[in-house]
Amino acid sequence: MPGRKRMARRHAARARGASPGRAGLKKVDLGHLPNLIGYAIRRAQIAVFQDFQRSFAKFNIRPIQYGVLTVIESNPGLTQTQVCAALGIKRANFVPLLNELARRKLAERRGAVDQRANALYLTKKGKLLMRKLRELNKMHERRLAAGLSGKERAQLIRLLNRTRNAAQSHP
Amino acid sequence: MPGRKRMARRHAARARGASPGRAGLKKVDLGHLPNLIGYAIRRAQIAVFQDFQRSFAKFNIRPIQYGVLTVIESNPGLTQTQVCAALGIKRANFVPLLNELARRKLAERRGAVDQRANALYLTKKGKLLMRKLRELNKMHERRLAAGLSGKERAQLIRLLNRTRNAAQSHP
DNA sequence: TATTGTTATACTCTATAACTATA
DNA sequence: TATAGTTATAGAGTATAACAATA
Repeated sequence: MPGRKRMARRHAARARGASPGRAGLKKVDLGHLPNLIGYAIRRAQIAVFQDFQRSFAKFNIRPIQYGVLTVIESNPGLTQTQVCAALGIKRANFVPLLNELARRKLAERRGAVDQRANALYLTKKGKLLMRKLRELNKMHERRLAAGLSGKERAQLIRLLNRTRNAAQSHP
Repeated sequence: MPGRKRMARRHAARARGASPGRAGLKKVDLGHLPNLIGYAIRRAQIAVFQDFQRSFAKFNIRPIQYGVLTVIESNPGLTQTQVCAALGIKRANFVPLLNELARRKLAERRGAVDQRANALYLTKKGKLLMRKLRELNKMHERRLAAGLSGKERAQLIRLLNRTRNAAQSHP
């Protein structure tokens, strides 16, 4: 329900001590949020995603597409369900995703022995693109880790995986 | 274009060596993905988000709502633009978000000295709810950090913030 | 019966442009 | 002219239910 006019305001025009005046100058207290793992992950994720977008915009590739292309390249002949399981994608959502990769002639569905399934492969064009994408990704990753030592980078990934496992072990 | 029937399949029913048989049994190679910061963050984020959902389902509160309520509680009288800036939300997207919190009588818009702006406050009901939510969040956070020492937890947040800053310093 | 891929659908998050009322 | 809030809209991510073909 996005209806809601803006008129119930001047009835109390200026409440108590709150006088933002020009918004954005006052330092905002984030409370305990900066001390929360989930908050730090979310903010980092947004920033990382945006850097990825900028980095891969030239080829119009999003993170999830890069993941799918990588998995198919590493495992030629995988079924859609297997790719979905590996990357945590719902099968239903994978269909339009793969459709676009197929439309762009980067990946293709071939027949499998199980006639219900599709065996997935990169096309030659897809493999060539992946070479460039890997380079882009290398630079992207270098930017992300710019402030980290090699050890710290490895530990960040380790701690993230442990957090993920902990969260998943509570169903 | 999500149109695309399923008939271009049996023409090549069983290609080469790919015989998934029953999908899901074969170990899938994720390539270099497990060594990428962005991938680790994304997978962790999804798991953390789901644990949060389960934890807060009873009160029908999502992470972003918890963040907004926390910021308003810590800074009574803040304007919408200020909350948005603090949490990285677009002003346009904040409107329906706040509408729902207001509809549920958890937060409210009051008048500000600047008559263009709204001063935001938690209602009594909102403050009472926050007490329960903080407890839920404490348990949620405890689950996430179950496999981490206090030091590791602090460093995870530190490394995430550094990664975020690194990503943001490349506009 | 169960599984694979698919369609349809819905809700949330994110992003941009344009409008209004104030400043 | 600029700012705060708002509307409208669009795209992407995630989720569930149900169906046809195949096992």
